[in-house]
Amino acid sequence: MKLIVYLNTQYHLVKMNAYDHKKIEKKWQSEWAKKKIFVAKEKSQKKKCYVLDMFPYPSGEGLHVGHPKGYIATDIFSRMKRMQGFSVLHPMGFDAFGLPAENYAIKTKTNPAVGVARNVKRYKEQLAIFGFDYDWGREINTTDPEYYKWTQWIFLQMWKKGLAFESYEPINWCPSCKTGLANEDVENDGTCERCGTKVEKKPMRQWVLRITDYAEKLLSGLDEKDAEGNLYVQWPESIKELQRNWVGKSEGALVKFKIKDSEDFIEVFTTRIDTIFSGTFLILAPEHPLLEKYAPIISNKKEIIAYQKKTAEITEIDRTNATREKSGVLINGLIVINPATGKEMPVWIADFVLAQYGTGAVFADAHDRRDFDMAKKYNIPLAVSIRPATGGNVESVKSLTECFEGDGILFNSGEFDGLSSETARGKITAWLDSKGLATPKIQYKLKDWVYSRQRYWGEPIPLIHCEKCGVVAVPEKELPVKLPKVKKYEPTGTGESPLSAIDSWVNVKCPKCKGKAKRETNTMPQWAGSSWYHLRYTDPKNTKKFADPKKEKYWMPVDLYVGGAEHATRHLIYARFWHRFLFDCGYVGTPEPYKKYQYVGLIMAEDGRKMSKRWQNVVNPYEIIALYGADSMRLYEMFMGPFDQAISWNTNSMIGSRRFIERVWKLCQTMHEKDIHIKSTGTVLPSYFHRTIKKVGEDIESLKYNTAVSTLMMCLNEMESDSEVGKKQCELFLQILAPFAPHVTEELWRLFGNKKSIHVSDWPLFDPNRISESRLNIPVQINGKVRATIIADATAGEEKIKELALEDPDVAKWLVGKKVIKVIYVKGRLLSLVLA
RNA sequence: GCCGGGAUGGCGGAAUUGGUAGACGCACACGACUCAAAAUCGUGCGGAGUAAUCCAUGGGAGUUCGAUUCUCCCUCCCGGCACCA
Repeated sequence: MKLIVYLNTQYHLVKMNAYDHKKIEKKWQSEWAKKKIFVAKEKSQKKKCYVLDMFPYPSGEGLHVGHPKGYIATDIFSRMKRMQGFSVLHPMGFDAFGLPAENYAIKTKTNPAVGVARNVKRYKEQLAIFGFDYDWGREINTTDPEYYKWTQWIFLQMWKKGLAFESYEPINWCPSCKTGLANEDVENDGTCERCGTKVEKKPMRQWVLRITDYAEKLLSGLDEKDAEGNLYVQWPESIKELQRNWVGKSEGALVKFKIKDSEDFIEVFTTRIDTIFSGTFLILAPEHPLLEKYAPIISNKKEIIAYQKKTAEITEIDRTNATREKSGVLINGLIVINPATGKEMPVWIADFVLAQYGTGAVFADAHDRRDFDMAKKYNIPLAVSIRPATGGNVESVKSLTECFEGDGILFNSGEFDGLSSETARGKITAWLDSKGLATPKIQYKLKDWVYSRQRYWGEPIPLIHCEKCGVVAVPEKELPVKLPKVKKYEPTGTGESPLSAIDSWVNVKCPKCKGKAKRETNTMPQWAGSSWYHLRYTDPKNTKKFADPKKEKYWMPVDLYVGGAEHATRHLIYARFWHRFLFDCGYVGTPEPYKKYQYVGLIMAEDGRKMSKRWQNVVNPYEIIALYGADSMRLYEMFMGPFDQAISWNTNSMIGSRRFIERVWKLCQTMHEKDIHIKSTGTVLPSYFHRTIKKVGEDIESLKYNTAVSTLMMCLNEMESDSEVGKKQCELFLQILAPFAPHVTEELWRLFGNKKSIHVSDWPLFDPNRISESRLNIPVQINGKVRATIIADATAGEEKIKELALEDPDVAKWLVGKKVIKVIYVKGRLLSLVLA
């Protein structure tokens, strides 16, 4: 309310030169487009800078004030780089395959492409209002056949290298979406990420990408350096840590437990082979394949099948819930031999053992909480072989009243008694290895990527199933395999894609033998298109090649990548995987795609919750821009707080950045009208100006936009009371403000008579020798408390400062009757006196 | 439970990485201008005290001449992972 009154009064006072953001912003946006100043060019002699935003999904709902935050940040960064003489690539596009568009199509019975086109158009109109410096000539859309031709092509390269395989294992199945989901698409509570329905397990033929083959490279790539010793991946350490945890490397051993009266072994992966002497039983995942193989000798099959059924009904998340009580079933008839002790061990199944991790089998002992609890519940014999190295209650460990899980000292372990857990692991592995019963093994948490979706709105998987030849690739010259028009977009519910209902599309000739064959009807997940889009921007119009190597080499890697923290694992892992693969094949010149990555802190609503229709707390950016202008909006979002931190929106605070812009406007108008140039000082700039240029440049470089803006505000405060300020200083100020507030600075820049855009002008330089003041303010501490401040010449040394301090009356009064026993001088910063 | 990030005035935040705590902005108060209001400009603005001064960066200890910053313990908040063998 207050704000509307404020702005209305402004318009009552409209003068010839009043600041009219609406007029100015529109004018310069069309002028920049006309002059093509943001078009990216490959210029061999220039330094390059590739700035990338995570491209949006063009949803039907409008933008809220939080969405543009990241875009503003990259816009500021790329504008500064352009002014600093870099050849800048700052593109934008749309990630438009996926469920929302498909669900909308089902509801409206229209082709999803129609809705996508409309949303893209609207999205672009909305982005335009902010004045972003995108090179729209490179716009991409993942649903464009010219784009997904290459998504399919990359998939084929992977398939040819054996990285894509069919799997019939049970997959996550959403009964509502009627489609399979990757583990990563299932929420923590076992529900579908999209619709919230409880996810079930259902066996289904799927295409899976062998991302686990790249586990080691995804891990080591985080610390890999180029020839000059620079890290390929210069991300925040916390994000790297997230990726390391996602890959989840653990080193251990594969141990063989011989099955009694059989030649077979059960293989177990363990990281705690030091506990093997206390292994008294074995636990298999209920889905373990050996159960079927040994069915004839198992006497309690019914019980086992019942347990298997029960297990299938609960999600993996529930199975791995620490608070659930342990349960299991003894397999009657199956006995294995402990390779270390030679003793017989019964075999159980339990749902907390997962088939997908390790070998789907564990050996159990008293040194694991889960095993311990299960043994106590079913009265399974336990043994101990590790005691705490120091402290701890050894007796309660030995008497099995306490479960000791840590590393310690071995006992009851034959020749390994007395060794520490760590040493013992290597020695025991070697000992069993020599008997052919164990091998060192590295295991990863990372799971292979379930890649197919039984959906319409995705890239068709370019494979053909031939009765004679098996799976055959669609020849490259026939790509793209275009999505055919269908009548119904609904999932079939049988697990097959709607594409399977189109006989004319499905039935083809085998490319190899020309016999009868059928197309693969699964489509790719939404992650596919976003796993390589950074490459497409380097050469978006090339229909003949995946990318022009010259252009690709020129722009890659991405110098700055900005997007949501929620993508820190999935998207960034997938994109790194694809890029690594393409690098290994020689299609790209860089091992890692994104050099710098910074995540955006969410903008929350004023009530502290996430902005959502549901809470009715969404702030519409276009209402804000209509009132305050895009420049004020941009400035405010950057000034709010640290860029990577979540922060609540506060419309009241918007007024500050609007006032700031108006004061810049007023100052420049005054200089212009009165034609004030630099006075006596000529071209010499005051030191605060040098400091501002330095600080703003450094802050933009490291995305510390909040302090960059406050530095600009301080500079303006100084300028307003500085009689030496003229047009020249105003121009320099406009230049360093230009990335933040591109429209108003352009208007004033031209007002001063400049013919070319401020955004292609040269970024101002500062003089390092003029950064510091000629006079120093030195605080004087006495016993750690500041008691006085002395003013000294900048050239004054320690002796001079000390002398001045002792003369100072505020200091002197504390010295009465005391002795100075220690003097600490921090150069140019502080003097500390310690009194006895 | 584990890992990571936090906690600073009425509010958002700053602090050169161990050196004047509260920059910059919002809000608020007073003053100028105005018939009046808004806008604008100026002044003030952590708490206590007339003042000297004292207290104060979630709480408690420690290291140091000096701690928002480092160490240890505790409380709370936010993210991520979670029976991973």
